[in-house]
Amino acid sequence: MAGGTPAHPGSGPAATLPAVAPRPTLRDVASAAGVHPATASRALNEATRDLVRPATVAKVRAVAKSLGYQVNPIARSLKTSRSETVGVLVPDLTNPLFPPIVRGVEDELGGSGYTVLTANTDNDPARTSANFAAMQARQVDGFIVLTALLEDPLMQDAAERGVPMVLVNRLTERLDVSAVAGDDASGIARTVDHLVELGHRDIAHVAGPLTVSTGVVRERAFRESMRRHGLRDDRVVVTDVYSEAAGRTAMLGLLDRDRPTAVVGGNDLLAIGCYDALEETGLSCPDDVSVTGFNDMPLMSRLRPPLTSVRVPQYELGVEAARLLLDRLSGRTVTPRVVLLPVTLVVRGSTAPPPRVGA
Amino acid sequence: MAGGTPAHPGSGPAATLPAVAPRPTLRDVASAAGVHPATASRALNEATRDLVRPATVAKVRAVAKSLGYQVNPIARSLKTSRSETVGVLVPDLTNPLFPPIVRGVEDELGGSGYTVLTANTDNDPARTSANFAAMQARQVDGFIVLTALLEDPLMQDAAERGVPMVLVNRLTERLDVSAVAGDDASGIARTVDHLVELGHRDIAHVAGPLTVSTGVVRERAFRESMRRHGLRDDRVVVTDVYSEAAGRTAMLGLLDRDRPTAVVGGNDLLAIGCYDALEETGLSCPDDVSVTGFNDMPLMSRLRPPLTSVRVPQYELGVEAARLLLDRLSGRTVTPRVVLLPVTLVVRGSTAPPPRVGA
DNA sequence: TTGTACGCGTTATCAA
DNA sequence: TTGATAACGCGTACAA
Repeated sequence: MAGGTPAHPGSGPAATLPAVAPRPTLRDVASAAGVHPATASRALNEATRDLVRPATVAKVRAVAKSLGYQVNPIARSLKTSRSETVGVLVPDLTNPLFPPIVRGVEDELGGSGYTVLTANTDNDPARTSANFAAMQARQVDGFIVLTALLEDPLMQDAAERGVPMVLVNRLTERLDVSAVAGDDASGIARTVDHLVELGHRDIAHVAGPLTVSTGVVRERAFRESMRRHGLRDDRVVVTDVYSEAAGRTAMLGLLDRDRPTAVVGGNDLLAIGCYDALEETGLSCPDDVSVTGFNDMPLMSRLRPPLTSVRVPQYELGVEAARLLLDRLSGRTVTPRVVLLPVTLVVRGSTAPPPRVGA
Repeated sequence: MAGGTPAHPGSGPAATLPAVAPRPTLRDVASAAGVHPATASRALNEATRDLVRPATVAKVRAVAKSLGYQVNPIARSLKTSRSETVGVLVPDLTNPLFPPIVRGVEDELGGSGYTVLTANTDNDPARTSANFAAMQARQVDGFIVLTALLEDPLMQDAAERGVPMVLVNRLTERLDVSAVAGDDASGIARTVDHLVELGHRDIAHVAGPLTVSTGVVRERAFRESMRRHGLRDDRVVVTDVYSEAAGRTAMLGLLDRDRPTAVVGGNDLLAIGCYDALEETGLSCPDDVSVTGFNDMPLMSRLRPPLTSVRVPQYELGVEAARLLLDRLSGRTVTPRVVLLPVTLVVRGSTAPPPRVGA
């Protein structure tokens, strides 16, 4: 309705568009079916239809169908203070890591009639709070949180108040909420095993930020795996952000001192940064240094050399998160659960036996 | 609220959680400020605040802030029959092409207080219709459509009825709606120019599906560009889907007959498929055949060889689409506009002069 | 400039 | 089994 405030339908000049037929309301259905609106409501609602005589149900539903009636979710939400809507907080949709997860969430929730609200937080506290609040205002029934920042007071508070919430890829001991993540520790362990089997002894780790749980978990797993093999566990460089630039810088630092024969990247981007550093230094991967990644993003098999990485079932992560939330929303489950999905090491061309000593 | 229906606040046993403080309503603010709810409403609303004495406005706003009042968008929507919500229909969030666009849309709309509903259609008619209907039911104020299928009867109908709608990357002559896209024709023209400058004369095109506008536009632009250079314009293979597999198959077909010295891919995935075909056939890119892509997806610079491709300003596409929609929603603009954003050819290692004849 | 009164479309509660 | 009534929280003609 561009501009203008038509006083009454049809009162304008004939030039106006063929007056958009206003959607029929519950009352329209009710009167057309010769019943009270309340009865129509009950007949139309799955949960209450057995309060109504089957014949009436049939009639109401028939009329509703013929009129093309659809409930107005807004009005319903106002009354029920639920919205059949779920908020998804994602740091940045542009990061290839997240779309599959979000897609999984949408597919699973959509199947149950839920609609998904997405917002990008950039891991920025202000944006996180603002989006979270906006979603709460819209009466979302629950949250799926991919965002790293668990410190957000609003979220903390909401979690404690029992707002349904599932964390993805972000574990936390402090919050008593459900979470789903890939089994990062095992992914790192397998990576280290693989490198050791190839003959590597001097293995370093370019770790992600220790402010997020993936960074912490993977770093800890690296150290443990190395110790398990009786190897030095202290060759770790911690970055402050998962990015190619950070990976490059970290790798250059490693190459400066006595260089390792293999590097376990905290994720694929860091690994790509390692590629850059090696290329700049005139070293070859995997001939001089083996490199591994984590997540196995799209196109990792197309890099030169193809990147050995840990494949995380991202789509399934999203699906599983949605399931946990649905369980919670339906009241079936109340106690938080933590689900770890298995990961697999995908071996490609970036890992090879270490160069022969003195060669 | 797990179970339980507290009759009155505080009536339950002390065991219940510290009674979630119910969000303050307009009435709470009003009574705390000593004014009538209607006055509070006017004071809080930008559009009506000048109907209220400045002092009163100040008081109300102060009280609202101190109480942490936020309007209930649901109640407002019920009254205004707008939802401050926009639906985004995207084929598949998992396709690297789309996240930047969606991100742009969200950033721009979010800045104006709109919330974004996303749904994946997989370019499937049924899913498209279903999602479109669901969003309409939720009273979205408008749509941003990245989906290829323009034949959807619901969408056609909605467009004709004047439902605010902006198409991204999908042009159409049949529908009178706003659209924004990259200037594909010029992108292809520049690509062909580049190849001709390198010395290529025998250039083929692996075209995307002609059921979507990008496929059509790029194919047409290819032919025109070739004719402009006085070259054969009929070396075109049309694929039925934008995928690596389709690109590979198409390329194998081209190599079967007398092979071209350069191939213009309909998009990056098709180009990658061409890489595959060349590798299988023992040919080298760019030594034997040059290859180009379209879109310049992330990591294209990391392929071997790095892919020459046309960079499309995807994020800006999303931003611009959101702007068009906002203009429409605010009633500022009523006539549909079509915006073409400039694209740039990014030359990388996959294009080189053609092999010397008889070499 | 502010207050009154009503309705947006639905569902919950009570009464019949 | 159904009907009547109120209420969710807000915006807005209209009256004061």
